[in-house]
This record gives sequence, C-alpha cells and structure tokens, in this order.
Amino acid sequence: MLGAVKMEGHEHPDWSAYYAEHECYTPVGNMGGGLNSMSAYVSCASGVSVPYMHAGLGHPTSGTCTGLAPSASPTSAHALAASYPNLNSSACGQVGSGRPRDPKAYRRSYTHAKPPYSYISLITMAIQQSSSKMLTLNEIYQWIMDLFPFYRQNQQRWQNSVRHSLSFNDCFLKLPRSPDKPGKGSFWTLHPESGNMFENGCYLRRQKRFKCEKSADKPTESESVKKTHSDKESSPTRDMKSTELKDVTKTQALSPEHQPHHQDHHLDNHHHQLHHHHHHSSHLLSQHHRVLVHESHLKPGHHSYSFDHPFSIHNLMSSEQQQHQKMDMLKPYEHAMHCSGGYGSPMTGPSMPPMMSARMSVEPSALPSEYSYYPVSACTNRA
DNA sequence: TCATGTTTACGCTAGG
DNA sequence: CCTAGCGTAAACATGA
Repeated sequence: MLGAVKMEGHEHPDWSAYYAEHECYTPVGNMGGGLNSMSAYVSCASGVSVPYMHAGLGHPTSGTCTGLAPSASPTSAHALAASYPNLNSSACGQVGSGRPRDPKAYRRSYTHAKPPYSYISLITMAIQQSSSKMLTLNEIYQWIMDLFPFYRQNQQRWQNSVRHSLSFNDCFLKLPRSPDKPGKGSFWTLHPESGNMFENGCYLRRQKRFKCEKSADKPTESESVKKTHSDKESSPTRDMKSTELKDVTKTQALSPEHQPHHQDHHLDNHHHQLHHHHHHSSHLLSQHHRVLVHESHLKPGHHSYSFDHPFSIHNLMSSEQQQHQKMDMLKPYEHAMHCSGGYGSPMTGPSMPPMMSARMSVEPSALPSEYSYYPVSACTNRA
C-alpha cells in the first residue's frame, strides 16, 4: 500500500490547487471562527495558503458549503496565509502545479481528499482538543470522522492504522478506565514530553519520532541509530513502552482513585525507572521549555524545533492568545500535579497548531461562540 | 461476537 | 544508498 503522501499525490495530485482557491467549506452554524482557525492551521500545516476543512462538522451528512468569512477570526485562513506566505510545502510533500478550472468541482473533491496529516498528528489533535486531554479509541475515531469526511470511508483500513499508531508510538499513553467509569476501551492520552513533535510545522512527517526515555537500559543514541528497521520496532525501548510501562506512566499521572490496585506491583517495578521523570516534573510549565531544549535526544543540530520557527505557536499566536494559552497550560498541569504529584498534562502549546494550543484547552463553554471549534458531537469532553 | 489493543512485517518516501 | 518515519495489512490476544 502506498503511503499517505503518495496516496494523496495520486488521488489529488494538486493540493495547492485545491487550497489556492480562496474558498473553503465552512461550518454551518456557530463554529465559524474556530473552524476557520482550524482551517488556517490546516493550511499552514500543509504548506499552502487556503484551508482544508469540511463544513459538516458534527453534521457528517450535511456538507453544506458556505463562503468563508475572512474576518471571522483573527487567526483566519487569510490572516495566517498572509502571515506565512511561504510555508514549506516541499517539506510536507505537497507540491502542486496548475490551477483547477472549476473551483467548485475541486472544492467538492478536496472535501473528501485525504487530509495532509499523519495519523499521529490526527490523534494528537483529537486528544489535545478534548478538555480532559484523553479520549477513547472510539472517540478518536469519531473526532477524525467528524472533521474529515475522507475518513468516513474505508474505516477498517484507517482505524487499524490508528490503533497501530496508538500502540506503536511512545507519544501515546494508555490510561486504564477507572472502576467508576465502566465502558469499553481505555483512555488514550499524550505523553507529557511528546510536546514538540510537530513543532517543525509539518504534520505529515515528524522529523524525529518521540521516544520515551523511560527505560534505564535504553540503548544509547548511537546504538538506536544503528538499529535496523525491524530492530527498531522491537527495540528494548519499545518493549518497555508497551503496555506495562505505558500504563504505569499514565497511572502515575492519574489521581489515586484512577489507579487500579492490580497495577500496584507495576508501579513498584517501574517506579525507579520513572523516578527521574517525576523529578523533572516538578515545574512542568517552565520545564516545558526545558523539555524542548532538552529534546536533545531529538538530535541536536538535526531538529529545527524552535520557538522562532514560523510554525511556532509563539509566532502564530497573538499576544492575547498567548496569554490565554499560558493560563490554559497551567490548568492541566496544576490539576495533574495536584492529583498525582506526578506528570502534568500532556503536550500543550508549542507543538500544537494555533487553534489547538491556543484554544483547545479552554472549556468550550468558557469561550465566546466564535471560539467554538467543534460541534458537540466532536467534542467528546468528559471532564 | 465485536471492539480494542499489540505486534510483526513490508513497502514507500523523505532526507542525510 | 541508508535510515527513519509512516501507512497498511494481518495475526493474535483480550475484554466487554
């Protein structure tokens, strides 16, 4: 099977043509501002100037198309497009040529085009947009389908990929359900230090996979680099990440009543491994920056993560938004610290697209209507 | 039984 | 060319 980028290339060889039309599907109802922000983000992420987004948020069958009101949001597509006229399209594999002759026809087709995001970024967005910063598998499915019509087809295929991504990537942590919240499946959240996975601005391909430093017996950097493809996927690091430690890691982040007793021995077994993690966690907010710097395991000199990067949240957000975000960042951290004395909230801010990091962590009800990104159906908040 | 989750394998692409 | 990241398929296990 072809990879996403290639698939996109085949199915819609001219992304920039789609985006180059200064129109887009916009939401029906009251989500204009937020969605436009999302659109802006999408357009940035894909390195083109016009939004990719579907109107039918929360209304999977509606798909009504209205015009985009350029002034709907301070971070609207146009605003951001103007701010970032030369986003690296090549870095995201989106290179276009020519222009559609019939904008409407293209609008129709790109509505169901594969979004320019990797599954990892989609999952990350989904989790990040939730107020609780954790979602069940099914909620992740729903979020993706609500937002991207493309994923209403071939569900078997992409959902398998989503599950694979969740299990395979260290940046996703599985939280067991608490006894008082019976239901199917665990909650998935983001590793607290996975923060800047997409800080390079490309949501198709990270420059470096996030890897947990949890295991003390983790191979050295040079050792891991030497590993072959297959080795990499069965490396000790991965083994450690798998279930046990993953659950432990997140169990630590949960309030006591969320910690299943049967995992106590796991905690004991791995506590020492996590100790340094906790040690780091004391000042998560300020540490967040340190983490980014500390991400030297992401190949210093190789990464381009920086707050000065055009995609950096710090550049994308207005000062007011930043103010909002700083406060919002504090909440989950504080909450988690209060509950567990351990990890703070998963990634916030710098790694996330503007509409996510700046606003997603805000309770929808606390926002003006123009800040509503997602329909109720897409906001599976469980806080 | 089906959804969820893990793991392995393989192919493709981007980038060094 | 090699490596890393990603997407997909598929086998398998487990739990609701």
